[in-house]
Amino acid sequence: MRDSLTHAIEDYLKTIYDLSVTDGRVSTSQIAKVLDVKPASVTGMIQKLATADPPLVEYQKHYGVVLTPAGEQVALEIIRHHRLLETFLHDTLGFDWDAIHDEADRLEHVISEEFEERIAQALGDPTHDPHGDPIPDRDLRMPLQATTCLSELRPGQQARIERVRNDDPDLLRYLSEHGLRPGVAIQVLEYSPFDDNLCLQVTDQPESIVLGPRVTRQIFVEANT
Amino acid sequence: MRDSLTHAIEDYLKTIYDLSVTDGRVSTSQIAKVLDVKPASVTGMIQKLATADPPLVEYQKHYGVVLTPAGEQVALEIIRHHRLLETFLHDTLGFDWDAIHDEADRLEHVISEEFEERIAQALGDPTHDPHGDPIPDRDLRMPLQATTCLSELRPGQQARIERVRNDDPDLLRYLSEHGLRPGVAIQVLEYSPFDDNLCLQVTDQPESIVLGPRVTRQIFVEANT
DNA sequence: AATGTATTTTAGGTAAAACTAAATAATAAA
DNA sequence: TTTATTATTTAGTTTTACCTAAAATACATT
Repeated sequence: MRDSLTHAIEDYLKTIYDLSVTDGRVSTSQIAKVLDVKPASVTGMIQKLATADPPLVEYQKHYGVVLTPAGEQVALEIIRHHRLLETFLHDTLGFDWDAIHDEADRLEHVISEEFEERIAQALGDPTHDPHGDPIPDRDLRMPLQATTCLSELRPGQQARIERVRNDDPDLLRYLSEHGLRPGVAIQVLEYSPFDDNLCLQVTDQPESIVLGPRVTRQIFVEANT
Repeated sequence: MRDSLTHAIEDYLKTIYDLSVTDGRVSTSQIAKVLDVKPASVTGMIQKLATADPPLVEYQKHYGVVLTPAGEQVALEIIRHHRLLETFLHDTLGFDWDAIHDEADRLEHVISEEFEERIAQALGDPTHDPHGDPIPDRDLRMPLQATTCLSELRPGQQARIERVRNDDPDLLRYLSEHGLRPGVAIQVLEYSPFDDNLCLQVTDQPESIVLGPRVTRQIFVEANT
């Protein structure tokens, strides 16, 4: 049964999982936007997922979908594949952190459970990938994740970057060129209330950098109170 | 263009390459047997490959196909992927040698050039995979390969196993349980002319093992004259 | 020339996943 | 409440990428 799932189905489930973390019930058009297909196509796929055996989503017309336990299992399995692969590509094979997403997106659908298990062990069962995204454990439980958003910080506050929730290679390259990566300590220098820009500095580094809210809302931190 | 090739096309090209190494021009039914499809399906695919731009095979009705240089490039690229992956799975991740073929068969179609390059370097540019199959180098040139077949040896002769040209997990497990793997020194004890069985022994090991011609014809060796 | 074998053609089928266009339902505004 | 806007669904079509059965044809050999 697990093998009868197509790549497209796995991608839909993964997307629904991601969206439902923040938004609860997920709408057709949200999914359509992320997967870059027409809403009508999403409705078609959703109906397929809802009538699968076992059902992978719970679907109410006009009110979007929620994953069933079975659907969530599949989504978490794929997410575990994806994030373990990203970690492996980065830590073991030396890929840059902006190059791992696309590669993992292709590999995640074809690796066996044995492959998954062996890289997990080789990496020492990591709990987070190079972007700071949490990796579900063997039993598909999600580790706790940073909940404070960089956009909430104000001048004077210090924090450690925990997670960059974005896969755009250009943004990732830009951030790491300025030393902004998970694990790095930062402090906020200025805040512009009109555009929500933050000016910040990597602790003990001379340069400062200004980031807009579209970026700072994607970065999660552990604040030093 | 390279990306527009489907997995099926890549599998056909790989198969044609393998068959043409021993048989020159390759017939429709040979391909059908290996890929487990009907001959009619092969004709269809061959015509597609022959009319591709650039053409990937040179096709003459009723006389089978030969790869064009472009087709051979693709085949060698996939074979390089496959054999590098097998080596990586075995040497780096610790897969048993009978478990690597199926995994590599799925991965070979989706890894990037960067992935290929990085595992090649991590492995030190290997020239042969765990079965002793030659790995095309970066410029897709095939290394020399052992040419003496184990089935040609006779009692008294000694040799080193170079290659096991077979992917059946059961056979591979059977062979390695008896110590028969590439690199191992053996000597032939007996030969039965009626059934072409060979009785042989791993040098300095007590046990002996009898192998039939269907097996010994798949094993290539370097004879100690 | 006849026969058996291999190959090709034809015509058609399937499966997955996408699309368009029109209809409908839900939501927000007047 | 009526209307307008937006979102969603339905229904039917299209595309892609294969595969197959059956009939027709070509080849090789006697």
